[in-house]
Amino acid sequence: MSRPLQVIVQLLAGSCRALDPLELYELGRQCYPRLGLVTVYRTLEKLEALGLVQRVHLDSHCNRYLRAAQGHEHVLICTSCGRTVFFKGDDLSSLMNATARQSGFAIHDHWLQLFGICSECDTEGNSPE
Amino acid sequence: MSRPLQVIVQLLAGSCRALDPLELYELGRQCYPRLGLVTVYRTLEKLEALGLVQRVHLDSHCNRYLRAAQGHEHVLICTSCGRTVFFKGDDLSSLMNATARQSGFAIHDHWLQLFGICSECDTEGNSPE
DNA sequence: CTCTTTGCAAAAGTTTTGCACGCTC
DNA sequence: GAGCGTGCAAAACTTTTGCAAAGAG
Repeated sequence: MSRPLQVIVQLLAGSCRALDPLELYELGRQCYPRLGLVTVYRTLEKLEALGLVQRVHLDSHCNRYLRAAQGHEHVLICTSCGRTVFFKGDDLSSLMNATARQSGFAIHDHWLQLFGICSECDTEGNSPE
Repeated sequence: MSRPLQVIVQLLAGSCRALDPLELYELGRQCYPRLGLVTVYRTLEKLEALGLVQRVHLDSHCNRYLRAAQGHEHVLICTSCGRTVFFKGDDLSSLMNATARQSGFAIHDHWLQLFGICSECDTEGNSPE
């Protein structure tokens, strides 16, 4: 396992919010100055293909990465500070079945994100962006 | 109401799948050759701000636009042909409440997309991308 | 006639590619 | 030592900005 890979994985594992390639590049260079931005892109691509990492999509910014959800986990994102939390939301199957029946689609995937204000930001009186 | 606006709205209203700025530009030029790509971007931005149009996010390609969902509608997308269908999925409130309780977040928004194969593509024996 | 929208050109970002070097194993 | 992973430079895209001209009301 190469140094750049280590650095990037560690950053993603240690962050409580999703990071974009440029952030990973800049943070990564703090502990490994030779790191290249291209490597960040290529590493994210591989980690995503392996299912270890996933993107977080906001109305703008669809290039931030996070540890991948496992099983029926989904992501909850604080729109104030960016903090992300996983939660379990298993009971979508009835909705998916009903929708499949009505639409005639064979549904093979679903994708749920929740947005909110985390308790810390709420205490500080911040408002959503 | 200007001609470019008309053209773009008509294309979006008449399409059964989400279109990206370049597609809108090229399709739009077929009936209004003076249309500029910048205008497409600016028009989409306005329509989105007005809540008339929304983006569809796939793992890649987060820049395709569609008529906005109304009320508790969500989008179902065929991963083979791109066809999009709206469906009603109102019963997420209990999940959102439970998640809010567990996480301490004040949840203010949610976002659900389903992926599948539509009946036409299924008949043709196409497989998901 | 006034104000907004448009189109062009160019700038600013972001992501991808080509290639030689260096590092794992 | 072989082969994959890396870094740099540059190319390819995508999206945004500035500005003068045209169009809508």
